[in-house]
Amino acid sequence: MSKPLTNRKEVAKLAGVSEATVSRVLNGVGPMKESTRERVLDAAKRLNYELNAVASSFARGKSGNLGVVLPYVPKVHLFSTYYFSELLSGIGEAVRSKGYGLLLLFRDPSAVYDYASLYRTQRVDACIVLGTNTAETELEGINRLAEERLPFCVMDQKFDNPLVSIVAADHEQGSYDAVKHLISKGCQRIGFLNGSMQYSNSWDRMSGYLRALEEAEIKFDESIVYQGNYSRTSGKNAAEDVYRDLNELDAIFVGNDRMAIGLMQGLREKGCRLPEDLKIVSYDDSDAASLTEPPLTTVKVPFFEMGRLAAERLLALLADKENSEPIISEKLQTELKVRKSSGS
Amino acid sequence: MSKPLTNRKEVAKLAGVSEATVSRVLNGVGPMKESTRERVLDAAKRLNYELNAVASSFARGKSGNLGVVLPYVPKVHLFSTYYFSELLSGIGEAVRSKGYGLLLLFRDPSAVYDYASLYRTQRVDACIVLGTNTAETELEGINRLAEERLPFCVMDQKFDNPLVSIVAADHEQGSYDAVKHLISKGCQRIGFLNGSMQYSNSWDRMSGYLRALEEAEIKFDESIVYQGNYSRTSGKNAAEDVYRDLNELDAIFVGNDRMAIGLMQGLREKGCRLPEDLKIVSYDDSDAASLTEPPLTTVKVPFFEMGRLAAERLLALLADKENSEPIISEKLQTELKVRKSSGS
DNA sequence: CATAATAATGTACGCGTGTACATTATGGCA
DNA sequence: TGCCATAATGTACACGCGTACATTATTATG
Repeated sequence: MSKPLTNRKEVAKLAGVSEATVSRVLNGVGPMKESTRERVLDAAKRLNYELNAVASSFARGKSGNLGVVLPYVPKVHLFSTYYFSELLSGIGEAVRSKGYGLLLLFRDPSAVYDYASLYRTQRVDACIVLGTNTAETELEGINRLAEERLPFCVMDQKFDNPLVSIVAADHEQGSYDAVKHLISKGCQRIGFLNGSMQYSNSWDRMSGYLRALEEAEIKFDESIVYQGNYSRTSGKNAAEDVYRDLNELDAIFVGNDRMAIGLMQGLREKGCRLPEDLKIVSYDDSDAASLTEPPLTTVKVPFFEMGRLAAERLLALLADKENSEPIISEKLQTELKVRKSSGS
Repeated sequence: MSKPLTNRKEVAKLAGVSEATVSRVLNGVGPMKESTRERVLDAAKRLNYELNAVASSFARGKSGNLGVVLPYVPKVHLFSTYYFSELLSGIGEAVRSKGYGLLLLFRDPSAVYDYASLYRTQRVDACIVLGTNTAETELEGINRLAEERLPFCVMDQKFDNPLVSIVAADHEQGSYDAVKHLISKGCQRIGFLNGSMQYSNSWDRMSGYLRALEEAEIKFDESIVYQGNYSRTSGKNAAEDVYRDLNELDAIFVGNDRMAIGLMQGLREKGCRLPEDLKIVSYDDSDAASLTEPPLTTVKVPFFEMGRLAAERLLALLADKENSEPIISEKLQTELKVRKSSGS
């Protein structure tokens, strides 16, 4: 009873037309008499008929799905981040408005993922790849995909390959803004707690940090650059080193909110007063950023917009292969949200 | 070039067998000679052949997808991302291991959603419905679905209809545990900041709260029950009333972490010391719960497990329609995580 | 009114797979 | 050897739809 209750043939019979006409009416293809149109739609409604999406996909040779590929690590619930939620919502928005399906795909980050197979098996018509890094296995998967000229887009991660489509945020500029803000507050000794260098945007953050320092003629000091991995725990661990260097530091720029939150916890446990003892600016403007005490000054990243843009561009490309630029390359601007953690 | 490069016919030709044999080898159906099997697999590999998922779905009359239906409100992020993230990860786990696809579907909460259409159009074989409430439009959609005996499961929400499959957490017990914990800490005057009563689990929380009071022979006092809507803002707003009643209160039980965080912010702004002035226990054990100052004592809900369980049960039902109980009804236990906000 | 152009509809087939049924190969046993 | 059960494979078709092409109705044009 969950089977399609009826099919095109029945509708055609009831409406007194051929199956082709039914198909044309339902897809709005070709010229047709208004009266026929109405008769067909009426018959369809009476029979409670709807197009079988699978059969339609099959006939068209397209799945009608946009794939979203996520790294999946059993224990680490990667979804549990602001980042993925926002991106997915943005993608969902675009997909919904274009009548596509949104297929969620989980990838094992430790193996070379056979993206091309998704297309070969016709599970997706295009896909968006989230959470890539620069590990060898990831690079290889993406490069293969690019070489086959399949429609896809990488999110917020640089690739050297000019065939790789990318939608990203300008983290160099975002980081520059963040550090410049601290400088404008009179800070001279500005530390940097960065995330894993396996992500290209960690390098971008470093570039922005360096540019701001240089512009203010502040000498770069490697000894106040700390290494985390974007997790809260790594932030908390860094508190040890940061606390040790505390009288060397006016402020610290942190690569994301989660590390900043961990860092703040760690520092407070050691008796630090924030922002009096150390001004902090972090990155992402996640939900948690305004919940901390003090609230975090942080760089807002338009994740939702990025998701939406990537999806829209891909779907446009599918709809009009001829007139669309096959390589997507967009860089969105970030915005500094000033709160109390930077001493404002 | 992104089209399936080859098809079954080519493989059959290369292997020197019929198409049916190729199909049988690929699906592992029926008895076959090992040598033939190898020849076919070898030919498939040489031709870089993979089964066309759409064609296969079509022939089987199944989409091979599990749908996950989410409420979608563009600007407002109604539910904590934690909730959805965990659930989705759990569902993803199950889906992945069974070779199904995970189709994300967005529903307009203000309209009656035509769930049945998802099946009629064969977009999904089963679905999981997240974030329902007891509004008329929601009830109607779900009840229709149930009447048609379609395979689906509602997440963490009660329905009167015995045909509705549900996987939920035991919020009555969870709330009871939370309040009892406060009582064991010597609290007698325990307030309750609850979320919207349009969600059945808000009623469950109330029941648990009442049971714990009753058991301790504490008289229920309506004047210290406050109404929020699960948002942080509503928690902050409630701070006004709670502060006013502060010397009436030893503690307060809060319906979720987000409201608790808002409440704490509000109270602190008024100069409250926590947990000295007011002990707090909240609900969800989201990421943010351990980030607050003081960290929240809160009820952990096994969202990941709930998602996985719902998906597994549904897929089992699809795989073996005969021997599976068609109505899923599971209630998972919660766990109290004791932290400093309750004065521990 | 004749003819051509165009609108409107019908006919027929392909898309790639799963599978019921038919057919042939194989092996065991008397 | 002959016979039969079963293994192994082949043949043939359905699945529901999109669409190229063929056909018929309608309108425009001279």
